[in-house]
Amino acid sequence: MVEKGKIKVFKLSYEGKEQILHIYGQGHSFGEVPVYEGKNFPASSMALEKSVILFLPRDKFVDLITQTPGLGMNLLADLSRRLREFTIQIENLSLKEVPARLAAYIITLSKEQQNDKQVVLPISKAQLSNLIGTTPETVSRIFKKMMDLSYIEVETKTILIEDYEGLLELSDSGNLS
Amino acid sequence: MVEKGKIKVFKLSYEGKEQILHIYGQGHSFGEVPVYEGKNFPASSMALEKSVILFLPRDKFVDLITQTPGLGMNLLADLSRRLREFTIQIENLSLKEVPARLAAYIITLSKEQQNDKQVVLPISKAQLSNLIGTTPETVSRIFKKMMDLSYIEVETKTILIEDYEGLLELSDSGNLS
DNA sequence: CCTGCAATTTGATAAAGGTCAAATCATCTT
DNA sequence: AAGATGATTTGACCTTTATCAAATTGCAGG
Repeated sequence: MVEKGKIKVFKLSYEGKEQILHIYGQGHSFGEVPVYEGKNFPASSMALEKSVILFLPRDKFVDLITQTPGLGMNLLADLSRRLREFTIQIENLSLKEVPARLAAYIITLSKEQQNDKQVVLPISKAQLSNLIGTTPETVSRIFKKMMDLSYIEVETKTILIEDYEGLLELSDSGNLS
Repeated sequence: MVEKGKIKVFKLSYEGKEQILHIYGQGHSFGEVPVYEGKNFPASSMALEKSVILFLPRDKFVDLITQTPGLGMNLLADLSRRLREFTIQIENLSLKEVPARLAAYIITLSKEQQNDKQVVLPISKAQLSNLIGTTPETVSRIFKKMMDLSYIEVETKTILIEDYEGLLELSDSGNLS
């Protein structure tokens, strides 16, 4: 469980390319899969900044689950949420092009930060490219194109949203002419 | 729960392209996410052949979970398995090229069918292309290349495996020269 | 066994995005 | 504030895979 900081969970390819599965922040727990399944971790993880993590030992945790009637249902709901998120990530990677994925990410940030006028990138652009399954060069080029077409304005870590509706449409139909 | 037949769970893109998330056969259950989470289905599903499906009503199911101590843990393990599978699918889509994904699929079939000499495709090549995130044309071309390089021999639905080790390597490093 | 329809394959072409190298920019240290 | 270091951007080029059209093959029903 993340007490403080930011953790990425990711996979590496044979050539060393990285795909981030999820980034966990304060209050989030992660790494339960091997606890429930009794097998190894399906992915790697690394702190993106100085962080404090709490560790719960497996046996105590399993005892707690089997003895607390309502708990299981809550944990099932939690895992289901992640399953749903992975479903969306598969959809994004397979059915959307990079501009649509980038637009979708900006919209997600906008919802998280509850601000449809501007968002602040919580991670570097290099990490962002690993998250949406592309390269820093491509992210850079598509940000530029989005600026040319007046969807957004990018100033280092801050993105001004100039056309929220446009981004929304882009995240779906994905056509950056 | 699939009593008989074969069900695909999939997502459709804006343009109508399909990505299959999973194919469920006899004895598998699916569609639990909305039961646990209390929300809508994250994907669509369709029978690939004439099938018989059992439906368990949500409230009875939830009662059963909260009243049966050991059950929750088993269901958590089951969901964890799917989370792990999605993890692999994300890895495949993002970090591997089509030849590697196709090789990985053949190896999966080989393990499922417990036969490292030959496998039988359980679905059409068109569905296969939707499963590994590509097109029928590309599947056809890569099968051909794999035959040229003596990895396999393809006869309609049957694939003879001529170089299992080679396929294994290909599924990892992905280099079909 | 033949016919017709759907699935698959093949060929030609194009588009998206990756790679590599170099230039520029941001930020942290002193 | 100046340097140094790492992150980002830009340019040129290349690879992979998609797309579209046409040919071929496989197969179910008559």
